Amino acid sequence: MLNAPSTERKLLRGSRPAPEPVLARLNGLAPLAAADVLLVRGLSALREAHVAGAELAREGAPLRPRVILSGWAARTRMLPDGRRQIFAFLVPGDSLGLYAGREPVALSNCIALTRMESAPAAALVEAAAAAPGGALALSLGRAAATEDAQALGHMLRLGRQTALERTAHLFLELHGRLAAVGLADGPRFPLPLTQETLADALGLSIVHVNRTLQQLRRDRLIELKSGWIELLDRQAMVELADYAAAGGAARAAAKPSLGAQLQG
Amino acid sequence: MLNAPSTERKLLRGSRPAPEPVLARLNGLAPLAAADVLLVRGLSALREAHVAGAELAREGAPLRPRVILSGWAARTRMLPDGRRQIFAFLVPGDSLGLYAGREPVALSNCIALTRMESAPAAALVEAAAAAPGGALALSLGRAAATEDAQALGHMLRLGRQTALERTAHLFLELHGRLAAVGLADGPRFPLPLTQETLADALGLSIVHVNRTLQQLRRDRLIELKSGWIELLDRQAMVELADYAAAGGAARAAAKPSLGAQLQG
DNA sequence: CGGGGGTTTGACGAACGTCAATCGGGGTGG
DNA sequence: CCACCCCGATTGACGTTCGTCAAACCCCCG
Repeated sequence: MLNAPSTERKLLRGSRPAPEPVLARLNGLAPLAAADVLLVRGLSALREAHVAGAELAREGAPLRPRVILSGWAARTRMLPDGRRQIFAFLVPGDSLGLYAGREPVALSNCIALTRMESAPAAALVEAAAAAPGGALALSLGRAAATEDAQALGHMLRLGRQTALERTAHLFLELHGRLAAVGLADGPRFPLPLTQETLADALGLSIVHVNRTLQQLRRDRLIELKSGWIELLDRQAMVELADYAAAGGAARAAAKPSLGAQLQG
Repeated sequence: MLNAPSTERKLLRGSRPAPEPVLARLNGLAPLAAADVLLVRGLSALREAHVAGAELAREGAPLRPRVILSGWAARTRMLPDGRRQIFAFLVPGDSLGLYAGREPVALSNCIALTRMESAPAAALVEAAAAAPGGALALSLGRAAATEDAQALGHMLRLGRQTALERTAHLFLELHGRLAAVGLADGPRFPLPLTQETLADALGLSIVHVNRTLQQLRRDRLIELKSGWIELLDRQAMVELADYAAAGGAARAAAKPSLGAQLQG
C-alpha cells in the first residue's frame, strides 16, 4: 500500500518526489499568470498528511476543495454485499471537489491508497470565480473537462473492453497523467496499487487481474515490480487497448517541457 | 426506434406528451424565480426537430448548449472495431453541454435515439452566469451534480453488477428521471429503446439482454411491450439492484407535486 | 523465526458472448 | 387490400471469458 521505499529514492535521486505537481498540472493545461503561480505555490503551506486508508471524502457528506500534493487516492462506492467499484485514481496534481459549485456534497467516497499529502484549495476556487476569464479559471475548467473525459474512458473500459484491453488502457492513462506532472521516469512510473485495488477499478476479480498482468508480462508489454511499472512497448499497448479512440489520450498527454520550465 | 404510437396517445389522452419537461426538471431541482420560468418557457420558441439517428454532437467538435424537449438521445463512444458504449440516456428535460464553460468541446458523440425536439439553451447559461447566486444557477448546478451521480451509478453497474442487477438498476433510474418530468404513468413509462441500444448501455450482448429481460418478466418484475415498460414490483427491483446504494436514487427521485404545480 | 498481507497457481463452475436460425409485426409497394 | 420485406426480438447450441474456491508461495517486518 505504500510507495516503494528504496527503489524510488534511488531512481529519483537529486529531485524531491514531485516538485510541484499541482502547478505542473494547472500550468500544463493553461499557462498561468504570475499571481496564479504564487497562489498555487502558496497551497503547499497548508500541506496536510494522511495515512494510507484515510477517508478524504464520504458520499453525501460536505466536501471541501482539495488538491493532492503527493500519494495516491481513489474515488469509490460500495455495494452492501462488499463489492466495490473504483471510479478514478487521484494522483499528485489532481483535485477533489474543485468544481462542486455551491452545495459541495461528495458524490462518492474518496480514500487514500498510500500515505499522502493534500492541501485545501478553496483559494483556487475563489480566485477562479473572481476572474472567470482568467488563465486560472481556464485551467480549472480544462481540468474538469479532463476528469470528465477520463470518466468516459473508464466507462468504455468497463463496458466494452476485455480484461487485457482494460488493464493496458488504464496503465496508458496513468502513465500519461503521471508524466504530465513530472512523476514518470520515461516509460516507468510508480504504481503503488495492490491487485485488489486494480481489480476494483477494472471491474475484475483479483485472480483475473493477476492472470491479466501475467499475460501482459508474457507478451513483453510491461514489467511490473515492487510498486513500479515500465511500459516496454507503448505503441503495441496503444493498439491493443485502442487508447486514442477510448479517449483521454490527447487530453492527458504529457507535456514534459512545461514541468521543466517550472523548475528553472 | 419511435415512441409507441396508439398506446401512448391513449394513456396520455388530454395532455400533450410532456407539457414542459425542462421547466419541471429545473424547477424540481430548485424553485425558480418568475423571470427564470419565463426564460425557460421561452426556449420552446426555438424548438428544433431531429429525426431518429440525428447527430446532436460529435466527439471533439464544438458543442452548443441545448435542452431536450421531447424524445430520447444517447451519449456514446465507439471503438474502431464497432464496439459501442452508451454513457447516458438523455430524456426530455435533460441537457447537453450546459456546463462546459468556455471551450465547449464535446467529450462524446450524442445521437438521437428517437424522433426528438431540442432547443439551444445558451440563454440559460448566460442567465445563470449573470446571477451566480440565483435560483437558476443553483438548479443548473444541481442538474450537473445529478448527471455526475448518474454517471457514477452507471460505472458501478458496468463494473460490479450482474446483467440482471444492471438492467433492473437502469430501469429504476429511468423511471425516476421520467417521473420527475411528468413522463411516467405511475409505474409505467415509455422505453423507446431497442435491445441493441440497451446492450450498448449495459455493456452486454444483444442476446444476453434479451435473456435478461425474459428473466425479469419471468420473475414478474417488469412488463415490457411495444416501447413501454411497467415496473410490477418496484420494491423487489430496488432490493435486487441495490438501487439506493448504487446512487442516483435520492437525487433522481420523482417530485410529482412540482410538475403539477407548474400546470396550474 | 514466525506472521501477515499480498501474489500466484490450479481446478472447476457460472456468466456471458457468438453463431445461426427462426419468428413476428408493422410498414410499404403493388 | 394484400403480400412482401425488413428490422428487431427470440431461441438453441456451443465456446470463451471471467469468477470462485482453495491452497501454496513470497517477501517484507517485526
